[in-house]
Amino acid sequence: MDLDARKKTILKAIIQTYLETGEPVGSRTISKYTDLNLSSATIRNEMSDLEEMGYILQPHTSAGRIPSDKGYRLYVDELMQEKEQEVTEIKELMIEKTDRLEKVLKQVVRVLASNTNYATLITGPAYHQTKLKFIQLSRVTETQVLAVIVAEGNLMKNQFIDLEEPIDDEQLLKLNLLLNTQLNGLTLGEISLEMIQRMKQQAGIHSQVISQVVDTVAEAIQGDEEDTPIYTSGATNIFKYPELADTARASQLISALEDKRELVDMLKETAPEEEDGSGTGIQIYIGKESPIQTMSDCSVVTASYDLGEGMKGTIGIIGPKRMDYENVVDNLKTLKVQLDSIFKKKDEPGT
Amino acid sequence: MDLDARKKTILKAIIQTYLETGEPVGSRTISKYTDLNLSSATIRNEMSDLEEMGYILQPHTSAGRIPSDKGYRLYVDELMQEKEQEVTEIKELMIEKTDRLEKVLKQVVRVLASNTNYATLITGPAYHQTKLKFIQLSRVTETQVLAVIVAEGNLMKNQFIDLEEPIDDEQLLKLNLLLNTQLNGLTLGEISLEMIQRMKQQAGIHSQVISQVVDTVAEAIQGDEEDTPIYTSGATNIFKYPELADTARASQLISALEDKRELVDMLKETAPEEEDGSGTGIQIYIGKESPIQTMSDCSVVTASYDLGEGMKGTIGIIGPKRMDYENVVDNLKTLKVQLDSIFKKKDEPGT
DNA sequence: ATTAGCACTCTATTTTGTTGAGTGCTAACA
DNA sequence: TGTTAGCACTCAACAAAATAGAGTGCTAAT
Repeated sequence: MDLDARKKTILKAIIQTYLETGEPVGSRTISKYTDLNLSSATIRNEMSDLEEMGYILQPHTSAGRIPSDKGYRLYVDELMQEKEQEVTEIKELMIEKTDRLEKVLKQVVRVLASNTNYATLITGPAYHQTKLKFIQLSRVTETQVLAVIVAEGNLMKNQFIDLEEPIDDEQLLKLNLLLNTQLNGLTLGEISLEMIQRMKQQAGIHSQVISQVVDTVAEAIQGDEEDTPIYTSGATNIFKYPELADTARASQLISALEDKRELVDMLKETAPEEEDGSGTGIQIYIGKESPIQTMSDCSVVTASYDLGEGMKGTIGIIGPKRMDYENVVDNLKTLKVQLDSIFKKKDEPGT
Repeated sequence: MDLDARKKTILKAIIQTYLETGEPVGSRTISKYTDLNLSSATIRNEMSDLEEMGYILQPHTSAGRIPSDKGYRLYVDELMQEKEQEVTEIKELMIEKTDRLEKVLKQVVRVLASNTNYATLITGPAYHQTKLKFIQLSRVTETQVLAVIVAEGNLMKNQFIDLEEPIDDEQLLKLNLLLNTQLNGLTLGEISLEMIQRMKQQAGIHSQVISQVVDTVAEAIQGDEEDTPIYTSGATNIFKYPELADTARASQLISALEDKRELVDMLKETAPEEEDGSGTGIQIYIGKESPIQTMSDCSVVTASYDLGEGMKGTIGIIGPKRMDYENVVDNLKTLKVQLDSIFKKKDEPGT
């Protein structure tokens, strides 16, 4: 038995109907829905075949059919035709003239959540892939120094350093110079202990204080791999889909979104160079395919965006398996384009 | 009819039992529970009286009684005796050697949520009450300057400034000096437009660039009243209490916690100088007393903590009306003490 | 190959019955 | 006069039974 054109049409109709209603769909419905002009009986036969092939299944003997994971898979891979990009004026508006990456990301995640009605999350670029742009030490009090570390894309980190003995302005100046000349342009990942060691020696003539400062700065730079920032929004959209809304499941999902830790892994896994047919790093995980166990009743769509210079972040959208894939993919695509353009512009104003 | 000692004892017993079980409590239960040695019949009579007085109510004709809001009120005001402070070693451990306020707050809110099993939130101090400690402008590129603004309590704000024309080092130095001498020690609220105006004039001789910088810094300082940072944790604890866990209610509550905006108002309302009998700014809102409508099925306990110098933040705990008030109040109290001591230490290392 | 018709299945909903915790009231008791 | 035992009554919660209707699979006719 093979999957001929008619079977595909019917499968597509089943899935689309199910996406809308969330209810098992029966033969009669399809017979009206399609332009094939077939009676419900014929449809029944075909559905019976489709079920045998594993694309759909019956929740119980005398209910309609719902798509299986395999069915969804086929749908997103072959059946789903992409809508042409809608005009998305709103997004343009929301994103402009925000200065700091953080704010842009928060904005984006919010827009996505409200556009799609699914739970949404976004990560900033991983710090250790980011190039260091500039370090500034300033004295706050006699024994306290503030280190501001700025990296590509206007990422920024602050760190107070409590000194054991005071440091004078001259030393501070020298240190600033040293740090900047030595580290500028390197990615945070490239800054090794060895390098720090060398710097300490170069500066070491002066005093222990300097060594302490260098240490702290090094720590600030390196100790950051852990906390890739993640922003989430629309967690409560989950309640809009009855199949996810029972307390047990919802509780799990929401707490996963709340504490964010696990999510990092999921988003990291998004194959960064995945350039499939459609030419965009958009990845769809259906049901059990999802890397996180708690989400095996959901589908997860991820996309990576590019800030240039190897800085990449990831966007994830979490919804029921009967997610409106077309809409989501569409949204992600246009967003990607916009993000890319925003940051291209930002990074090279004149170039 | 008056509320004699025995009625109080019974009421207290009813409430305490209800706090534990969450089920309506019947006369028989109480007759065993108390040391009064009364039969269930007598208790019934008393309960009948209590109901008439409005302290308890029956969900339906032949169920046990549950406390009314009025009953809870009496309980927290009079009946509840406070446990002596438990040792809270964990907290000590968790809070030490975190440097930045932000991190401390995140930690605190997490600890509280896991200690109490309720949803928890905390605000940092309102910016405009905070004293400015130090401003530092540094050049990043030819036309981009980074302003770092540090306030009391190591609160910190960064702001990039894109200039229309380059600025030279000398100007930058002057500007730094000017900003610091003029603004140092003022609260962010005190920095008025007028003051900015004056500064612009003083500097205005030099160039428009300076004016632009001053403007941006001013904006950064002032435009911040809105985003008092709020951290939340344990939102999903809500699911632990059946009376809140039905999808509709839970969805409302969680989305309130998620977008945080409304919460600010609630916490602001916490009477800041409220020094009631117990001598601590702890406030309990039961049911409809809560300032936020969506929380009329909950109780909310708020406390304000003090960082000295007029900087205050607020902590809120949200749970079911049958919240374990004693435990919550206890937790908040010890936490207050600890927070206070941390920041006292931080602010005046030698004094 | 398609379709109409029909018997069958199974969930969801409604209806009815049953149980048990809890009450209010009365009458007896100390 | 306050307390208690006893009893009839109420009502939510649960379980069992009845009903409805959506959908299927199969067969026979087209």
